[in-house]
Amino acid sequence: MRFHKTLIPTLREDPVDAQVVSHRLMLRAGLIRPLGSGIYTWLPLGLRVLRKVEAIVRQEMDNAGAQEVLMPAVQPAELWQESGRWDFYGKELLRFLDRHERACCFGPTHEEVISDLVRREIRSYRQLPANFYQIQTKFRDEIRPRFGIMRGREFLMKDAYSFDLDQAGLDASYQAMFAAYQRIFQRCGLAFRAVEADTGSIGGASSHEFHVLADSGEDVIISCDQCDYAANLEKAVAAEALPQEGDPAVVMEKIATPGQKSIEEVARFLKLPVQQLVKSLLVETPAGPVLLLLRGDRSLNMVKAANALNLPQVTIPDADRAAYWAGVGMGSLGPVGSRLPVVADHELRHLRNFACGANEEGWHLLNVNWQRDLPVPSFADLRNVTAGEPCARCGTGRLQRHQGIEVGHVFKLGDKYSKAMGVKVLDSQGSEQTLVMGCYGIGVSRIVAAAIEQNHDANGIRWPRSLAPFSLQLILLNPRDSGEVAAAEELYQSLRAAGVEVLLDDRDERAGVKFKDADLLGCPLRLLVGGRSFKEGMVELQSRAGDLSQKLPVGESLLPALLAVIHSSTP
RNA sequence: CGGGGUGUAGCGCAGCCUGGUAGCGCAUCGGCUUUGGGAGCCGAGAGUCGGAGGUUCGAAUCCUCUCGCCCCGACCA
Repeated sequence: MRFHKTLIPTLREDPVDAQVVSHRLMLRAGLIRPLGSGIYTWLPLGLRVLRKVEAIVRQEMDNAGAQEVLMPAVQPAELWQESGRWDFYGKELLRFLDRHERACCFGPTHEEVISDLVRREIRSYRQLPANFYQIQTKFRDEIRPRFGIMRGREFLMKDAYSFDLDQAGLDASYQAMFAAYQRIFQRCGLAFRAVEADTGSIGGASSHEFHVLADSGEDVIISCDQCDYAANLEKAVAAEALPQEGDPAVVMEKIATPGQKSIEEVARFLKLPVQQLVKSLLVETPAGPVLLLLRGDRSLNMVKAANALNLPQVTIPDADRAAYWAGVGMGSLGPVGSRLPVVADHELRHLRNFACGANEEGWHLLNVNWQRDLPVPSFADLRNVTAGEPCARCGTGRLQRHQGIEVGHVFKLGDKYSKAMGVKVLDSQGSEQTLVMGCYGIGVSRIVAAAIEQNHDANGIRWPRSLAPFSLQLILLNPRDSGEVAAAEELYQSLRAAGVEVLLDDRDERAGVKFKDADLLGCPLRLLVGGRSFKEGMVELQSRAGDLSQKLPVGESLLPALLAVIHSSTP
């Protein structure tokens, strides 16, 4: 491709709105341009990268035995009403009416459509197992789109759906996808980690997320430094707290804590370690308010709270609402004498002589103990684990905390959709069986951003070979020098004929501009034709990574020498 | 959805407080000189000042409403 004939609008300055590296570089390198909040046009260079990711995904899916289809982006409401998701799915679902005033949505996912297809077309167990996938534009009306392509509203996704007769079949389909995903992310040159994930309100047996490790990642993942345990924050379990020894229970005492609101203030005031305080959090649920208890230094995980209460979601009310429910300001909220249902974190089971709010403005209780001073509540996993805690799985390792970008998710759906929508076949006995489903997503466009987050330096992008828009950027230093032009043209043609993807920078720009842009665009190799070295009969080959810089003589041996480097395995 | 910020030429910004009809840098176009890490000089084009309404002789500037974009927020007792 010729630079001067291609729209590659590089920016010298950083776009002010872009917060993360990938967003900045995608704009600066001319890969994308914004159209509205969370929606982008892919320009020629960006599209090439997107297609690279697509191709890798497609190959590995095909190799894993999945069949590619393409489903409609626009879906009728009836299907969603049938699965029950029309009312359940929130505002993320973009809904609209067609000219006949029939309700539609722009598909954020395709369980309903594929289930409808399979129930119509697959009748016999002999047609199973089956796995259908598509690579398609999805739209989710995110609360807050941000970070450019990373969390856009419109994005390119690969979604796959497996259908099996029984659980064992699903397990096998799931494993096949899991393995395919590992190959896909490896081929994309990404450092990633598969983690156990919360299955949330959808239920189901197991689920793994694939995260690209990056500081800018929006998700927190927890892993053990000894064993292979890894989970996202919503799922990560803490090791059980040991029973507290000693301190024979002393009498509960009520103490004035005027003006002390936060846990830290109260702890300081009472001269107690924060760990000896119990914080009481009021959450709102469809079934009414619930009081959640955590150790003073812990933080609540909302997903865990929702799971513990067996609800799709819980919300934290604002101060006024909370005070209304509790009958007391938030700083003095506590479980003793509370009429609200109480759920405490596992960790509090063995806590003795703790302090908590007295349910009376400006008062706290000291030396509180379960059973003696208040009923033993139900216990559940409510809190976020923290780095450095012992691993619950192996017991010897310590938990580590990383930031991750979720690029893939595999999920055993079970019969949630197949049951609701009647996806059944006849088994070998001739009786009807409801199929069990799995679903498997990959954020194709997000991978492009994630790859940049992991592969860049101060000067720009450093594409992994497999994703680079071009393997080589050929810089023609002076397009007015006929000798240089002839040499560059010949190289351009012969490299292309040899199957190398080349971007020929034939712009009439100064050398500095071309060098800067080459760094920014980040193709793995740069070949310079012109200037001093050309006068000596040489061209210069450099790697973007900086580990290669050599002069090669122009002539018969040049092309083979170039091809050798291009095809070598060094990244 | 709440809170904050911001909207002036393609991009980055100044001007607004204190009303008098728009400017700077980069980019673009033309010319000359330059030519190995984002060149210099000269000249040119380009802006409904996000939109609507109001105040005023006069509004980018003051007031009201509205829209877009960006950031923070369900973290906490």
